Amino acid sequence: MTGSASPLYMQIAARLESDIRLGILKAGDRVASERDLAETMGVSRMTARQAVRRLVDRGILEARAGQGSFVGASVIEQTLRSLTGFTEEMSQSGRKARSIVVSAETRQADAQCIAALSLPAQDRLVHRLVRIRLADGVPIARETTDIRASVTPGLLDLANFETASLYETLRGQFGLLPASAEQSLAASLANGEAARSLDIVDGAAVLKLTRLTYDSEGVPFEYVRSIYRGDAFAMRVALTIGDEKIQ
Amino acid sequence: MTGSASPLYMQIAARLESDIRLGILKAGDRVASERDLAETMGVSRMTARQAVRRLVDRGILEARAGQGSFVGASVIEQTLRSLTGFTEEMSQSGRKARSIVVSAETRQADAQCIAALSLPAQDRLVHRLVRIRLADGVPIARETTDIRASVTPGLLDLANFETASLYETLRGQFGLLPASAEQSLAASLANGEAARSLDIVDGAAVLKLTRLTYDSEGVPFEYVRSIYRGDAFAMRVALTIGDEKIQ
DNA sequence: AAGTGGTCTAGACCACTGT
DNA sequence: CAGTGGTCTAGACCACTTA
Repeated sequence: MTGSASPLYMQIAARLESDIRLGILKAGDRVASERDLAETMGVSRMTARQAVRRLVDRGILEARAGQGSFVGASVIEQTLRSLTGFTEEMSQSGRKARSIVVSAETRQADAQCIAALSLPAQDRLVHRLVRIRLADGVPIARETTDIRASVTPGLLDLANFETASLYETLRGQFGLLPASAEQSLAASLANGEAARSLDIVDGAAVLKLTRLTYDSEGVPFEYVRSIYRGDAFAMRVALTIGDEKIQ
Repeated sequence: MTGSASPLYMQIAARLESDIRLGILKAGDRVASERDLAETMGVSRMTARQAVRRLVDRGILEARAGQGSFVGASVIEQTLRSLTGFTEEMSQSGRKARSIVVSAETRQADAQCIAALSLPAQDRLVHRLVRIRLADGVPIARETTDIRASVTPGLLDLANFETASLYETLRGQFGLLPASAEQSLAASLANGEAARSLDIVDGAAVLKLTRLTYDSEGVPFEYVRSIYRGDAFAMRVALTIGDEKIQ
């Protein structure tokens, strides 16, 4: 195949996902059956099935026994907004974004990051950027961003991330675009370090956000862990159902 | 095997899950390897693996290559990809949803609700349902739901919302479908009443969720305010770019 | 009847982790 | 080194849907 290191089923999933994103496959369309997929890609059915399952798990496809697998109709719309970074988000809502870089280093990924990004043993260097995020001068969040170093060589020297947008830099310098993401939110209490960084008392309410960002081929390249001040931040999500034949 | 109708891998997953719930396996413990599991249960490794994978997908187990699979810290993850209610969400992740109805009454909407639903002066009656939400018997959230009474006459007498799904009832009895929603999440601290309802200490972390639900014609019909236990609940959001040309 | 996804088998090789 | 999860094969039977 492409000589790439990624497993066959991921390559197949990426290909399907790309077809969907390019509009070759549209919402509601049936994709090739697992058996067809296996034959045309030259793999066993189980491998083709694993590719399909990956997309079903992510809500991109919908499998119906006896019928086939279809491009999901009821996917969240919106979110170009949420798929932008903090800088873009703030400027859209008329606030001035600024960051204080706490640290910027290239290092070995920690266990959580390895698991999230599915990093193979020979590719575990990440650029870690720890920033305090400010909106109009008020600290809002403490954000730890890990980005695969192998796909973004020299990233940390390319811009001053006190003011520059990370996503802007990734796009401009590496052609790297966030295509999809999975985000997880949970409430928690500020511990010592986070509390100091955000200028809040110990035990104050904070929002913990974890985000895994995928490129256009479905490969995760960024893992973000953030702590937002509970009193200064609310996350808004807009949900839309594309097709309403849900029974 | 037992002659049961459910697939083998589900039976095995249920057994593992039961061991965790009974405390035989605790957070951080290693579970039997896939090969051991296959042998002791008399199935192939792929089947045992599928059982483990099911639990990994649900966040109950955590797999570490080269080491084994471990019991994870149990946090309920709600997926925001579909516009479903609590009952559907829980049953999809294999948990038993139940509710305790704290109150069910038809009343004048409060100011916040009037603003959210854009209620005109002559149409301000709402059905208010206050429920404690339980997953597998554990209280997870306290939810206050206001629904426009004018479009759902007699709603509160149509079903027992201790067990019935509200959305199911709206769909079946009134043909009312949630077509889109706006949801807002913020971190906060439990106050007296919420803390008692959820069986947590005062000052514990909670997730405040506000949701405005629209019907297929874009008219808001439901306003929900919820308080989720921060230690037992995480919200997951899948983000995708809608229609973007990625070069 | 033909095709589909769902399940299942009995093997295999790999890269990785511990000792 | 032996053990682990991750991947992959080449088959198989089932229940289901559509025609």
